[in-house]
Amino acid sequence: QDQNNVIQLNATKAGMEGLDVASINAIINETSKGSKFYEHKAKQRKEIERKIEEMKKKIGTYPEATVRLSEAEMTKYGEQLEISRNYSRFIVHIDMDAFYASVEMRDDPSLRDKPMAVGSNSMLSTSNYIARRFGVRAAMPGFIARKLCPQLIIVPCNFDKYKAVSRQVQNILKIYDPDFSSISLDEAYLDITNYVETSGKSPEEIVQEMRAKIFEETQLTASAGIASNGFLAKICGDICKPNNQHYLPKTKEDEAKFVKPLPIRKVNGIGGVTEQLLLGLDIHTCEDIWNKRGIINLAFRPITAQWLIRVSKGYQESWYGHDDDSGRKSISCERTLERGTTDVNYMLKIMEKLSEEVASELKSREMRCKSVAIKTKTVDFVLKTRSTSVTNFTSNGSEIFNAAKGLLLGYLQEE
DNA sequence: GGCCGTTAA
DNA sequence: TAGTTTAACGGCC
Repeated sequence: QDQNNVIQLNATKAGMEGLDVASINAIINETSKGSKFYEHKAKQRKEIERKIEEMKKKIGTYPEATVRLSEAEMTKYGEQLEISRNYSRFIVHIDMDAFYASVEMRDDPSLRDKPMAVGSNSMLSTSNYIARRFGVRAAMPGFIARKLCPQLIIVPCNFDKYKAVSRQVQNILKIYDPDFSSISLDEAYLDITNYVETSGKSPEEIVQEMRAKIFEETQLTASAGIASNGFLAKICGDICKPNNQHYLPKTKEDEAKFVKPLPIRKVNGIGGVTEQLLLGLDIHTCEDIWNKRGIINLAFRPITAQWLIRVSKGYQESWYGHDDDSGRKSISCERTLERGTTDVNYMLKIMEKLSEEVASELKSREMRCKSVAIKTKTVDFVLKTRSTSVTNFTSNGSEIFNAAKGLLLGYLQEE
């Protein structure tokens, strides 16, 4: 019914359960129609549809025996997973509820009973739970949000404030796991196994205490999930939000029962495109992934297929993110210029500033770079990157700018 | 090594 | 009228 709407609201976020997505999509698309952004989305959509058809066609060419063999291979992979499965850790995913919005509501009580969001007319970072009932969410432009909710109050970002609160929260987290891994200002993974052992308290008690301390210190609520791995912990926290926690017992049976009915979109790493591809194979839940493992193994590359199998079993360890810069691979900054900017000298001026910013970030971390890349976006939202290696490692702003300038001029030269 | 697409917050 | 920013990863050539 909603299929002909080019732009689709992602309503998988906490607080958006049971929304009339079709009506919301109608408003979003009505507002967007005729814009370059809409045209771009339409193109993307077509491309995904093409991909789905291509994939289905490919699958159809495989003989039955091939599918059976492929399934047997994945079955074996699944069995090996079960053998190596590790139930020894207590992993916690903790996430501040509607973080930026909650900070603003805390500091201005008049906002507390009103739909509000943090960001600008062009882009929102977060919305409070009242606004979510209107379909207003993060990553939505403010002007679209106002169509969905005319009473919406939009508060500008106070980034430094959120950073300070984040530091307060992290100081609490490190009591429980000094090596916790922060994903962003409002989200972190902890391994509390050692703390469970040394304190003699239960994981649930510990997380209660952690959240209480956060509230005491910041007047803000957090939600948390506790499970045998980060993948499950994150979903546990997500489904019980806000101001709540969920513990998933560490048994094969409990985890299977939890993971099987999950819609694929709840999986970290499955976004809009992969969701469409999987739906094209009639895969809606994590259980479907396992049941269709033979086809998945034929439709995707081995790395992706195996990842999906691990997901379907609820056994996915890794998350990336860091509390220091040890694993960092790139540093960048970017700026969107006013629509229709054509003045090359102006672009170069901006690029020089960006180069200096990157250089100063590098210096402050005592790092140097070997590769310089630029990213461009045209008025019709076409993104391109151009990159080059520099001869010597550098953290010098003008050296970086020189490389970037060459790339930009080269790009503008292309026809 | 260079570029694209996907994802996430 | 208007649609961000930063970072990582896999696929492909």
